[in-house]
Amino acid sequence: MDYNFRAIEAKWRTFWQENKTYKTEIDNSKEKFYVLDMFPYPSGAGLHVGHPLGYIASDIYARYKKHKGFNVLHPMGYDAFGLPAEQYAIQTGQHPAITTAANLKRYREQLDQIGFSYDWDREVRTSDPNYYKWTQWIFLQLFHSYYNTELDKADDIKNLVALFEKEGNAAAKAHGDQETVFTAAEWNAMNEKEQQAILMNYRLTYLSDSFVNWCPALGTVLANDEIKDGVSERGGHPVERKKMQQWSMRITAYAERLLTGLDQLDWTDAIKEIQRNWIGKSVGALVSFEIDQHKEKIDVFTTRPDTIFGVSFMVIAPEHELVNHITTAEQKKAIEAYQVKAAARSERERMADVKQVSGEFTGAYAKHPFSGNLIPIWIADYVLASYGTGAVMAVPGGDQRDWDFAHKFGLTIPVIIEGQNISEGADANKEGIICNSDFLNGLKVKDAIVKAIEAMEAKGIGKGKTNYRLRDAVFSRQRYWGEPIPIYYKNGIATAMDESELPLELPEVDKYLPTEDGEPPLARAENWKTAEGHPIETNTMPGWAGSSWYFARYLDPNNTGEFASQDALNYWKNVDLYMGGAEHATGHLLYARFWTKFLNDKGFLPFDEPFKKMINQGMITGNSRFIYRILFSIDQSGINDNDIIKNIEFDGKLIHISKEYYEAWTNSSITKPDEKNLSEQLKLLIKEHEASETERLKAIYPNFKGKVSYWATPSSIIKAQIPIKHVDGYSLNVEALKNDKEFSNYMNSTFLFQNQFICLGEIEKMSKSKFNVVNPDNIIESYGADTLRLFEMFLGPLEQSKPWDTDSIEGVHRFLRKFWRLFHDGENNFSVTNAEPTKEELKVLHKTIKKVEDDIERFSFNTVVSAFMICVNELNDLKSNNKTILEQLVILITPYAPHIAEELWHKLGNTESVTLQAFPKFEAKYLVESSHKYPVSFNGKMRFMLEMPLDLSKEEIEKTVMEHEESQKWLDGKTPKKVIIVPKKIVNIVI
RNA sequence: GCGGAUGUGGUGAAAUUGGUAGACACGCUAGACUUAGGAUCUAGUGCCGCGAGGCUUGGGGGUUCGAGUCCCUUCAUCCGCACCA
Repeated sequence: MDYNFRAIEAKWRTFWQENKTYKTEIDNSKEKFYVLDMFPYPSGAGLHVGHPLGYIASDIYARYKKHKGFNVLHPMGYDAFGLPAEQYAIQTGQHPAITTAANLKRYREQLDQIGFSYDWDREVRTSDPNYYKWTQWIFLQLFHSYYNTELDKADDIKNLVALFEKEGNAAAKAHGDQETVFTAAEWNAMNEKEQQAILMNYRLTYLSDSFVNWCPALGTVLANDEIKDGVSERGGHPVERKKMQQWSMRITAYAERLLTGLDQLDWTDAIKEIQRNWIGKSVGALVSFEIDQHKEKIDVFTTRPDTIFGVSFMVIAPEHELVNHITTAEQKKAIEAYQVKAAARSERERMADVKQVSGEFTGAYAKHPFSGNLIPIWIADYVLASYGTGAVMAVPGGDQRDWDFAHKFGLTIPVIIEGQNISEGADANKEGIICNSDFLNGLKVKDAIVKAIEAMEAKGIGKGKTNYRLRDAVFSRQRYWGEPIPIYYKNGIATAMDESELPLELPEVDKYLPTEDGEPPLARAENWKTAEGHPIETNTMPGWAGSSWYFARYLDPNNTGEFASQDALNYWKNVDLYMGGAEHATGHLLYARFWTKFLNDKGFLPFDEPFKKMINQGMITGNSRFIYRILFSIDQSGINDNDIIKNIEFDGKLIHISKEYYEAWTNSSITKPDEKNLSEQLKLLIKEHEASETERLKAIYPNFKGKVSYWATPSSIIKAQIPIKHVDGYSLNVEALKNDKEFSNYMNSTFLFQNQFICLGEIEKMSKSKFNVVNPDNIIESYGADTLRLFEMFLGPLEQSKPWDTDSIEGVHRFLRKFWRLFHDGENNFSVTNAEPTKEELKVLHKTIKKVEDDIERFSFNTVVSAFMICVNELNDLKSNNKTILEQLVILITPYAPHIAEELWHKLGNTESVTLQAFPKFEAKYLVESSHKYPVSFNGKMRFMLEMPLDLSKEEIEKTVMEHEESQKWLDGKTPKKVIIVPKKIVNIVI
């Protein structure tokens, strides 16, 4: 073999490792550059081809910056705590630490194969006690802090306590949930428990009640995406909205700074926009409504206080704390039924489903703050308890959801904007003139908002307020595999551990499940108490805790005295280029910004944004394969007992049909199997199945009088996802699937097909659960890491998502071999010439230097690969093997294909690593042209090319063009109306 | 529902500031070399048309000498939505 990539890549990987080529130290003589990848969660499936996309791009950039003379920090580590390892532990009993260690080992092997320039001496793992010691330490800092709204930064909670002792909380400038006011005397009279409860309303991490998706059967809280159709994805158990005491992070204190800080960041507008929407700043008013015959009030936030006279009813969330209190006896039953129904629906469903309007009247009335009219109070699930105050003043004239609601329940829809037509729907127009609104009549919306707020403030019933959609982040997890929270309970009071007790290490437990009483797994740990015998917090931290500050740990990863030294922090500072997926827009990227701002407030970090520039690599989508499964139904006419239907489970005799059968079926209007077009074989199969299932049911349920039958339409055929590994193209290897132990339900399945079983193909997210993951290992085995690196970049623009398709990988591999052959003769002997490079050779080289440099700078990695290909093709055409040219070219290609570059660099007679060489200097003088080939257009359509010297004046160009015989042909005797000449660009003649 | 993207040949794509649409590859067709080819090389390849030529960047409209690029409108697909990380 001419280009022996296996030998070359193995050789240089060892060389780099032994020589610590990628080791990085502080070097004050050089400018720093910090390139960071979002670190991976090491899943059991290993690295798939989507991961390296971003890693390769950032590695190219890091290597490029190093060639450009920067001191580049480029570390890697692992987000090693997480749910999948815990799930696996629950299923197998294996400790998540063991699973995680095994996964890490595999990730490392895979990463090493690709030839990244990581400084592995800086690796971090969030599950390592030496690491999470500092995650816990940050938690304690947050616990000991509150947000001082006067200084507009975090401050020591002791300062707040001192203030309370002196003057109470009336004048306290602090962000918090404390609603009642107390004097210094009252504060000082409180016992410790009462004082601590009040401080919880100010601490930046605090205990409070939050709503969660509680699954009683699993004894745990579920994420939205673990819930499908209102039941748990695992096991199908019911899930309810439940209030639980949880740790939260007071990120809302930072809402405004998180919002304005975005302006300084070099991120895509899309991500910034997502964060702005997430923070959701809206300016409006908080209005209090009195409740008739009750002393409580309902607060609502509105962005349109000008519409106050358009309010004809109120809607509060079914979970609102006042619902049970104000509901009248007559309405009690209906309200309770509705609450149960609403609790069973996920927030997502409630938000998405606007077509089905539902709600229930509480029987209570609120008093309109200006008119005093009684307005009915309803509950409805389109109002979410967790958003705003959990209550809205309904203005059906101006809000479509309110309009739908009023329309359905026959509530009045007042007109409050002149000329408004609201017979068919609400009118949210903000341009009109207010009417039917007492003192607001005749005003424009903008002015009415101001006046309404003034009136509310004067009357003491409301005030102007800025609201944020952002909610405090729930921080407790009822899980095992996460950081323990360094809190213990002294007589029921949550108390911070001392820093000297960190790390609080994760204890051993007998099982990774919640206890029988529904307590988190840590409650199973023996002696989970402090030395004094106080119980320790049993919740753990969420996955995002460790990843909210890891970028800082890389700067000084082995420091035991502090999370990073000031020297390291001041030299490396924040991340200059952050590479990762856009899917973290509202999670990790917001939390990391929040912690950074906090640590900056406290003087621990010398910067207040973690990631200066960010590039979001697009997803590599996978190829999924599906087969069609026929669903059988039961003819219900013969059944009296509903329970039978619920309890019936069909046995393993699934029927699967290939694509052509499916299409034969759906393309006809046939709904019964006994009609034409369906093969006799399928008809027979279905009949047989009907009969055997009917017999089986009769045997199990003696009073079953019906039969299993096929009344089905094509919609009762479902798509079943099958692993791509058993499919060649679209043709399924039926035997392999049947024999796959992971898919035992296919063992007795019937497959109906002609010649070969054709599957349906779809492009979707590459994920283990979709069985469509492709690992990079076999690509590297067949083509080498350099080919993989070039190929992943060649696929298309980095930021766009694209399907994984290896068809064109040959072309990239062929390019590397062509590149190799530039340095070798026909017998694969190394052969270059020391002659002076020719003008043409220099032109090719410098054209390429410019293109490569410009494109890497603008993160257009795919076009660089094309530029290399063009360069090699052109040198090939010139039969060039000039050493001077090739030496420069080798450096140029090093960031993309470091192994082959290192090999050729050494063959050229060099001994130092190519990765340490200076980037070739572009010199414009080699590209100077004396003439330009002008495209000549008539009426904007290009007709012919004409080469003309660059020093011609516009007049001379026009003259030359008009005299040309092609021009005469297209002019066809007419006189041009206009001639447009753009020097060095185009000529356009308008006829 | 809200929010964010993306639509260009048979395929992945290029066109950086409004200036030659389809670079570079894959695939395909024909040929050369070869015992052989899933190696290598040469030529061709957006669509329609014998040709002159016409058409072409999801659809429709607009601005402009000139639009893939700017504006309006519409359709389709993908992604995220607070406990997956």
